[in-house]
Amino acid sequence: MFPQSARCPLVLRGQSNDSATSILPVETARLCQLLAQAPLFADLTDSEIAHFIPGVREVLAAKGDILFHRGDPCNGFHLILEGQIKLTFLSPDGHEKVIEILRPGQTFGEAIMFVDKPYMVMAQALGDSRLFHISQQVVFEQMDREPRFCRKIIAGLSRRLHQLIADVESYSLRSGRDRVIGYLLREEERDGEPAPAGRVSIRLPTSKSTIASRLNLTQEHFSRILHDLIAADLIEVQGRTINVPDIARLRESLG
Amino acid sequence: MFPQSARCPLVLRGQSNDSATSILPVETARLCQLLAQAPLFADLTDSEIAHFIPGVREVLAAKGDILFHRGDPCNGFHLILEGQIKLTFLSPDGHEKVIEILRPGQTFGEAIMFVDKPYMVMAQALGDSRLFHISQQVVFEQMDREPRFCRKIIAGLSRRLHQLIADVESYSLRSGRDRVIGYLLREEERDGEPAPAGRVSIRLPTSKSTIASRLNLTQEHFSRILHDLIAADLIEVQGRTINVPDIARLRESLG
DNA sequence: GTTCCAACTTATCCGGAATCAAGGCTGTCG
DNA sequence: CGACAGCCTTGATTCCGGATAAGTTGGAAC
Repeated sequence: MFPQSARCPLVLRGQSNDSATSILPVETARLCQLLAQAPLFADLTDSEIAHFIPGVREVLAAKGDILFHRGDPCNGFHLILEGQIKLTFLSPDGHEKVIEILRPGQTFGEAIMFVDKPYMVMAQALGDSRLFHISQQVVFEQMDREPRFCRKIIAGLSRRLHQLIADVESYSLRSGRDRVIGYLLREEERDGEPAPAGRVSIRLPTSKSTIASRLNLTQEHFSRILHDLIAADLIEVQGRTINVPDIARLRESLG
Repeated sequence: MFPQSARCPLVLRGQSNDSATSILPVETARLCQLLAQAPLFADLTDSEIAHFIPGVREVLAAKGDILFHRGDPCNGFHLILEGQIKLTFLSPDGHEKVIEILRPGQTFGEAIMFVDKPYMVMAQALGDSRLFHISQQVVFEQMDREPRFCRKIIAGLSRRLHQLIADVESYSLRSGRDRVIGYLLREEERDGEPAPAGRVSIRLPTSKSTIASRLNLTQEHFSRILHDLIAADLIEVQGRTINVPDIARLRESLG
């Protein structure tokens, strides 16, 4: 978990307590650069982004670390710099359901920050991760100061709502097989432009059991579906790498 | 369908075409009053609300009328004044899934308006309904002018996101029975303060088959669950009215 | 190499919910 | 009053996917 060799250029690290700490001026430019990577901050000027810095805290999480539990109070949101985070809830009888697998550049926890309620989900690091926590306070201040930032937030929330509705759609009226195919296609489109046809290779971001849960499947069922797809010559599986001989054919095989 | 006796005090009515039309000054106060009912406009002053009026169009929909289909372009959002609207999607093989049953005071279509994509869902009137359509243009203008309105929008989107996540949770890890019980409890809390215990009566807002779909159940399965609950002495059913002898006991019977 | 452990696969069994198919109620409209 | 239409219920059957329980693989540690 985070070997000493980890490059970690920031003054703030592993501050597991709650007090937001200010950052040395020399770091400002670097921080702005990091923040600007997130879609939420894209298009804002450096001086606008600089306003957030007093509310930014770096968070390091080793694989398996839990950032927050369901029921914890929320006083800001997170931005992922490195690593992966999963958002899950626990059923009354102990089973867990992954609702999102998040990667660098993505943010989470904004919505709940605005409704001022405790977290409904748990956030856990899937691998060693580095993130920023941006305090509610600076967000609210900046919202009052800069309408463009409000627009960004609204756009982000709307997009997420949109995706979530698409999820509900696929959970309710697509088969397990179609959900898997849909996931593979989205995964392929994520990095770079979508290939129109031909052979592509997809690397799963995390364990199959986690992805299975994300797709509302058991790991067993996911495994069976993958093997069905192999039998249909639609994919080849080598560990976490999925090779697709013909992505166009995979696309057509959707319900 | 809208008998002639329907009270309909507005100059604009039944304008099924697309051009937004302005409204006579004398109507302004009444319009503001109607708009102010919606949570989205609550706390805004009359003069602030008045800015929306040029973009407001009244829409009348008879039972069964479709307000928009999936794929239609979106150029504003709707506010329900009277009646009920259901939001659904259609599966590739013709089945429909209700994602929301909306009632007076509620708005829909904002999120998709901000992402600037066509509707993903279909909106259909469950009964004769009256609504306002508020154009994208005046919303954007007002957002630039009034940060408090942005906050309202953000609050509304966040709340909806929150509810949707709760839906995903219940679809994925609650049984059909628990979803029905949860629905009844929410329905009871909706009108007035929740009764702590004792006998309450709940009126279903629409047909059982529609509610079944909203809960991701077939109507047959929904019917069976209701009869299970009757057998367990948790409820009594008379048409669309559900009597609960002891709401506290119903609450406890949740997983 | 060997050991160990987690992740994955495979097989079998089981159950909740969907589907298919009648049949009953209720209201409404000739 | 009768008949039709919607809506709901009920029963029989099927099936998808979950539960459980062994195996198997592969990688990391020693």
